Amino acid sequence: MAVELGGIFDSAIKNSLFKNKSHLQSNYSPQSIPHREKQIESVASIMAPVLRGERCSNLFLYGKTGTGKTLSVLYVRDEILKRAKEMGIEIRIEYLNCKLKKVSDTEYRILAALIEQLGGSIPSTGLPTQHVYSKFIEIIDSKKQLVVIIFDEIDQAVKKMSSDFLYTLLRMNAELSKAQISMIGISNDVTFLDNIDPRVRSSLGEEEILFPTYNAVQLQDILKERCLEAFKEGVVDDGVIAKCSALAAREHGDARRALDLLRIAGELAEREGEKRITVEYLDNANKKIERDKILDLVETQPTQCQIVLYSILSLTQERKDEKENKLFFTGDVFNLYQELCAKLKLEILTQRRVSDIIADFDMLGLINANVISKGRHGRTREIKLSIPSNLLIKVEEILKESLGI
DNA sequence: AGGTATTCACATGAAACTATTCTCTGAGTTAGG
DNA sequence: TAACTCAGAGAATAGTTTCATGTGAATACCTGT
Repeated sequence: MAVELGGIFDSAIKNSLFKNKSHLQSNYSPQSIPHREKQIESVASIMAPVLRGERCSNLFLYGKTGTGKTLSVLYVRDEILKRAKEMGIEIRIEYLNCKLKKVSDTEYRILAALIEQLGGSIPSTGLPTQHVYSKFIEIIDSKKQLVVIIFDEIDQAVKKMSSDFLYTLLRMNAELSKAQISMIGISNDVTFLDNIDPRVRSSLGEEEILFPTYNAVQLQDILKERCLEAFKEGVVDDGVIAKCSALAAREHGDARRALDLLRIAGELAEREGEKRITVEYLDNANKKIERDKILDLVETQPTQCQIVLYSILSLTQERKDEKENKLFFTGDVFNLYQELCAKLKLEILTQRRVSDIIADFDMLGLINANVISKGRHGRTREIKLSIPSNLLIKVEEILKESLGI
């Protein structure tokens, strides 16, 4: 990273392509959000009652990643807070992303994070959960106020815990005497509401708003607007924007990804001292994003998982040498894994665990594993490495390095 | 031939365990009055 | 006697292990023609 920054500084001083790069970063909130007028209006009208000092309905927003859910809600929040300040009303609207590392995935931590945002403090561990609950209620109920809590990526939280947590939170109004709370849930999983506790469903989903994915044309508008602010004039071709939005539209209309793509393409072009961004840089950026993601993933795996991955890697190469794409299975991986552990003098995890690790890799997209039945010869996973072949050598290096082979 | 039952080699789930991290509490210790 | 220290009790978490149960289809085994 240090190298990258150095390059940016150098060319930023001389002839940067960027006018203001922050406008392309995902945490930037633009003044206008194209093609989301309707949704923003809905959110605003649902939340408006808080300005009259009334509790607003619970709200649930859903749509795929990068469709502007978070952006829209935060925009409405800022507007409401601005207005409330003018009118001298006290409203608290807290935003919490359930997926952040810090928050992780337990009710304890979510509550702890909320308490912290509300100005209290709570140790990171060591307290009974009940205690944390009462502290939370105490803080909220300390004075007459309206509290709106926005849970971003709420599906992540529920996946790990249970919907009981949400139920308790939703019911909390009954325990509050002075204050009142409402909740806004944001989810990437469109089917989230369908498979949770119906009690939670009915109260969290008092109002629902769907954020549809952007199509290529809409993405193009968004990109154009941001480009005006982010890049200097004449740096970006129309063709580049078109291609960029087409690429992103193909991948589920994710605006965030489109912006990342453009930014990285810009950085790449800048580093090579180009005056304008061409289509090739987009392709390179696309590759670079993928590459960085995989390498980072591999690098940050715990040792045991790395050994499993290394086993898979070895098996892939072994089988490729022999015949064309002979597949292998969980059992093969586990055997090789055991040998490796013995060689490295590490303790051997159970097959049960290794099976889970393999399933995790599948989730992460490092491998492709299908459960198949080989009839009389049992049921197992058919495993295929899905790391692009140009990265294989690099990945192998990383693994060898960190395992000390 | 056609139908049914077995059986393999794991997958998948749930519960229980372990090591580690952290707070809180109260007993024992210390130092100052 | 008040302040301080420090070990032990409790609690939460991540990563595992243990135990239990599930599963899809190739194969073995019938059954009647």
